[in-house]
Amino acid sequence: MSIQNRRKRERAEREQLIVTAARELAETEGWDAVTTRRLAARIEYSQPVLYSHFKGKDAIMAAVAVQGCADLAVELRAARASATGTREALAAVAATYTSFARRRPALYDAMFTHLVDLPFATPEAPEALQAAFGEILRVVEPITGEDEDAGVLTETFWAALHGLVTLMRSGRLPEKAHETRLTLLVDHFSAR
Amino acid sequence: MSIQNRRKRERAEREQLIVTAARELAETEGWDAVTTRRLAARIEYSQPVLYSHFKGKDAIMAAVAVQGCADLAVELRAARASATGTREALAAVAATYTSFARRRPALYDAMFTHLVDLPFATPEAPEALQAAFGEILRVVEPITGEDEDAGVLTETFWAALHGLVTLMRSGRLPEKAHETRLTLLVDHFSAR
DNA sequence: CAGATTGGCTAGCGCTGCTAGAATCCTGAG
DNA sequence: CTCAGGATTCTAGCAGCGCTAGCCAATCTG
Repeated sequence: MSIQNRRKRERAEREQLIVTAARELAETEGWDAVTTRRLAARIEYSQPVLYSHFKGKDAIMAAVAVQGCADLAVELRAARASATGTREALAAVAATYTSFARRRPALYDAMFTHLVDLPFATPEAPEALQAAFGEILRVVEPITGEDEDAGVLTETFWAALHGLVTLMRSGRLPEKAHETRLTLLVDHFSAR
Repeated sequence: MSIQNRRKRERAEREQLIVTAARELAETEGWDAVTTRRLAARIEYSQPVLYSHFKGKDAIMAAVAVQGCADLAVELRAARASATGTREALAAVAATYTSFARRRPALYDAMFTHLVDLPFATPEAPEALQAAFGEILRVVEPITGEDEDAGVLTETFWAALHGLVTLMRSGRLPEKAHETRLTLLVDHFSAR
C-alpha cells in the first residue's frame, strides 16, 4: 500500500516539476523556447515522460495557466484589500491586473491569450480562475447600476483591461499613455 | 525598358497572388494551415519564390494584415456614415468592429493578435491602419470630455473592443451576452 | 527465484520554416 | 541566328518541431 502511495506521490512531484519547469522556461525565454525536448532535458527525463503526464504541450500550458490564475487571484485580492473607496478599489485592481500582465507576460499569455482548452465561463472552470474573476467582480459590484448585471459588467471591464494589456504588449499601443488609459477606463466605469 | 516594366508588373501581380492566397487559406482553414508548402502549391510556384517576395511567413501575414485594415476601415466608415447621433455612431462602429472580428477571425488575428512587426502607433504605420483607427477616432471625438485626450480615449475604447472580441473568440467569454456587453461599454463611454 | 507488469528510453515519423546550389529560361550582343 | 551571361526558379536538404511505437530494464508478485 505504502509503496503505491510513494509512487503516486513521486509522480505528482514530477508532474509539478514539469509545470514549474515549463513556466520558468516560458518566463525567461518565451513559449517558443518551451519545446518538448528542452522541457524533457530540463527535468532530466526523456520526452515521452511528458506525455505520460499530459496529453500534449497544450495541456502543459493549461496547467501552467491554472497556476498563474492562482497567482493573479492572490495579487488582486491584496490590491482590493488595501484600497479604501469603491473607485480606489476598482483602480487598484485594474492597475494590479495590468501590472501582472506586464511583469509576467508569458504566464499571462498562457492564461488568456493562447488557445488552451480550459472551461472558462462555466461552473467547471478551474477554481483558481473563478477566484481571479471573483476578485474583479467584487470591485465591480459596487459600481454596477440598477439596470445592469454585475457579472456582465465585470466581463466587460475585464475585457477592457485585457485589450489594453495585449495591444500594448504587442506594440500596438504606446506604453507611454498606459496610465492615462487606465485612468480613463476606470473613470468611465465608475462615473455615474 | 518596357520589358523591365512588364517584369516588374508581373512580379507585383504574383506578390498580390501570394497575399490573396494566404488570406483565403487562412480564412478557410486557419493560419495553422497556411504553411509555406501549401501556399507555394496554391500559387503554383515552388517554396523559395515566396522568400523572393517576403522575408518570411510573418512578412506575408503582415501584408495580409495591412489589406485587412483597409477592409475594416471601409466597413467602419460605412457604419459611421449611416448612423445619426453621436451615441448611435459610437454604437454602430463598435458593433461593426466586433462583427468584423467575428466574421473574419483569421484576418483579425493577423491584424491585431499575431505578432507582426508592423509599426503601429507611429506616423510610419501603414496608411490603411491609420485609416481604420481614424474611423474609431472620429466617433470617439464627440464623446471626449474637456479634460480628456481624444486619441488616448480612442485607444482605450479600441482596446476594450479588442478585449471583448478576443476573449469571446477564445471561449473565455460566453457569446450569449455579447450584445449586452457591447451596450454596457458604449453606455459607459458615451454617458457623461 | 521465475514470471508478469509497470515505466522509461531509443529511435523514428511526418511535418515545419527556411536556404544553398544546381538547373533553366530569357535577354541582348555579335 | 547563335550563343554567352545574367536573372530567375527549382530540387534537395537542414535543423528542429510535436508526438508515438516498440524495446528493454527495473520492480513487484506468487
